Amino acid sequence: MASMDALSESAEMMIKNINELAADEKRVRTSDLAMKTDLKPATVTEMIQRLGDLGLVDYEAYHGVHLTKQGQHVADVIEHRFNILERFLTEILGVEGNEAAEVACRMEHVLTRDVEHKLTTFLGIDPKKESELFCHKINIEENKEPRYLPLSNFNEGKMGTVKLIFEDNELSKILSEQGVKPGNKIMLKKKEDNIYNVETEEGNFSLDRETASKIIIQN
Amino acid sequence: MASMDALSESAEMMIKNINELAADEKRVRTSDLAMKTDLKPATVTEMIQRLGDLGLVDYEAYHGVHLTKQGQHVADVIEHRFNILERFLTEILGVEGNEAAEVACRMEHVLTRDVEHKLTTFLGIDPKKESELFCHKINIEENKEPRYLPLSNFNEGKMGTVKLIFEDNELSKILSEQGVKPGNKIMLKKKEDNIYNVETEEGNFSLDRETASKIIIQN
DNA sequence: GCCCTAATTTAGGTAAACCTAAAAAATAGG
DNA sequence: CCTATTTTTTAGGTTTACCTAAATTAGGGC
Repeated sequence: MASMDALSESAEMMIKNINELAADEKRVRTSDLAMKTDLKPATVTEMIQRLGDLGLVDYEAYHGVHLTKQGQHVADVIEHRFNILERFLTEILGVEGNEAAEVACRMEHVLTRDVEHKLTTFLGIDPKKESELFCHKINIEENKEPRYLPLSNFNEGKMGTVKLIFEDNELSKILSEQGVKPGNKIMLKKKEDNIYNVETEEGNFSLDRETASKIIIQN
Repeated sequence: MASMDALSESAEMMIKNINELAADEKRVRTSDLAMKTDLKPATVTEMIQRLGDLGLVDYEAYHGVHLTKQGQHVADVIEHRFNILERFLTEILGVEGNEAAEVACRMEHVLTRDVEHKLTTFLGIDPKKESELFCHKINIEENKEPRYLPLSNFNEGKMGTVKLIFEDNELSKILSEQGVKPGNKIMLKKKEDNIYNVETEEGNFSLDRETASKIIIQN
């Protein structure tokens, strides 16, 4: 029986990997898990035995494992948390793919349900829909609805459309003259030392981080 | 000598706690650390001995520890990461204080420098300034500049000012008639089942998550 | 200055997460 | 169907992070 207390990161990772290797009803083999996790087969055996005791996998010596209902639930939760974290890191913060995946893979184990839900909502996803089984991968591909980001969080080389500028003081008039106005395309050429080099229809110019954070771009 | 590889979560937590207990030049005592960390004194001794071997603390048997330059640097990084994570969780996602602190305390150990910087920028803080020593606590108190959030990420009971509404189709006209227009105050009364109950000058009404995510509020 | 107590450390134990090497079981080929 | 090879497990080791109980040290009171 699985107890109530939280699983360790390693245990959760093992479940995640079992899930990822599980194709059609077949049991996942120790050697494949060892390969995928970069652990020695002996270590894998030991860990899946423990998961078996917790009721999270159905383990039969010499014949591999598969997730139980309980284990599958854990795998689904983790997969979903990974997906939203990865999306947040890449789409909102602009972290590069590989690093985003690595960090998401560490963070997925420390999210609470509440944080998970709030982050999901923040990403503009309906938590209800998203938590349905097998929706994860589909969403990653399909959910390409436009995102609104402050220019200060844009990535170098990316282009987007100015959607709005907070506060219409003198500054926004100047920006407007430079082509930074709602509806216009803008491209962030370089971001260095808090100086943002952008290209608009009117030409190239630079602005500071503070100003960049007030300009909302749709990508 | 401290090696290059990452410290364990426990090691980082111990350094964090030493730092938090360190007042005026005094060494931090084992018993105080045991108290704060909820560990037994023997465990604390063992851990600070290891940290001593790594060159992160200056440990003298029976006379407590204090952070070395290296250890202080680790403490500063962790403190900063905690602060920005906590701010992100509370101010952007709307996670409640206690839970936010707990989750931030777990996440602080898995952030990379890049993610840390990007998150700092996202929060509208100048990474340069923020990373200066001792700025952390000051910023938490001082940096009360207004935040712009989609209504869908607002917390129940909170009030803010509508700053803008994406897409000016028929919907925004209807919203406008209901008092949801830039400049107006709005209060999120209840958030349940993807239905957002809000109160405006014009009265109370409800909207769905999708719509709520298009309304940007300044708190 | 010595003793007593409180704080601290040492000694020794456990569980998890890894390892290697050796043993056992499954499978594949002839 | 039997053996050789591959896969898997068992046995036993290490490190980290915890524990308890026993030994040691520091410091205050007299």
